[in-house]
Amino acid sequence: MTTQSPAVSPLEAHLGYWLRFVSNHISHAFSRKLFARDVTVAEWVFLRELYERDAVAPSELATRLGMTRGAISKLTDRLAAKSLLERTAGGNDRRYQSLTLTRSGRALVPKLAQLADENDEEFFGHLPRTERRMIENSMKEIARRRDLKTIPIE
Amino acid sequence: MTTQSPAVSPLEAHLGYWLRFVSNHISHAFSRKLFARDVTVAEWVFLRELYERDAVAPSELATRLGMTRGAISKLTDRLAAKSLLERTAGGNDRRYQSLTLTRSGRALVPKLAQLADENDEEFFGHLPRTERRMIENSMKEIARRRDLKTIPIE
DNA sequence: TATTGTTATACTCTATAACTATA
DNA sequence: TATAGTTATAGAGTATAACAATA
Repeated sequence: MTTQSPAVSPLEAHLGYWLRFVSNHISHAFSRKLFARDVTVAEWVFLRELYERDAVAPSELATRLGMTRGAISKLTDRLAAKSLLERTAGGNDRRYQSLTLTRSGRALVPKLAQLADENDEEFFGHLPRTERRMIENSMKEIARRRDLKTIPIE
Repeated sequence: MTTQSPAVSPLEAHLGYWLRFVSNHISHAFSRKLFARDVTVAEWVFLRELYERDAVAPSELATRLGMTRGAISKLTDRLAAKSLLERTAGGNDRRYQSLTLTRSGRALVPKLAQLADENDEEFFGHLPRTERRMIENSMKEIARRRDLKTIPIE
């Protein structure tokens, strides 16, 4: 040993380490799949949200996704440049915009969702259903206890 | 409903979603704790690795942490500027450097490790030991099956 | 020629804050 | 004055690639 050191818990002693380890690999694998469709993970979450509830104002999306309005603005630029969504002037209050998926944007989401399904299956498909459900319930319980709200992007 | 759409699996249908959701919150909580010590998560992993095996070459660290040599170089700059580590000219092969923790760097690591312990306890402390071990084993099994190697930073 | 470490560039995300148009 | 959206700036990551020094 080169230096005398007090005992310190190793990185691998933490459950958070293992969660992050696996979670990051899953996200990267997913982002590689999305790359073939020229979409980032943040863009996927954005598109999926618009698919669910169309004609949303940027500020509402910012709240829902836990991002700043500036970040939403930049994401909107990129997605509009790819012709996946459109900005529309709002209704009565002319400060508000309305974000809507284009036809091609709407057509893309189910394909991306399938990539998400495949990715999940790749990593968890071998686990027994009960074990998967147990892990999912543990995560939901942590989210509930700590009152976690915003959707994770990274 | 504003638009007719084919059924698409929601984000929350994926176990990967919940893992990322919780994992990102855990990391952010940890990074807020580290912030009080003026250290980022990437710097923590870096310091923890040097604590374990001192006098490592940057290129070896890059391999071990799954980062590029450029990224290691930048991190080394920052940590050296904080006087937490030192670059030393190598031995026979003068291309190699040797990275070593300073006295203050070595003194800091146990304090950061305690923050990591506290963070893990905050999020998982309420779970029964058997459940914690089960999740940890599931994650390790996924890492083993998929041959995952690099340490996660984000 | 190959390798080590540095540097430059570009990209995606983060955050804060200034700015405009509108209410 | 407050709010919606844009823009600018800075920082922490990622990646690729060029480069000097050394082997």
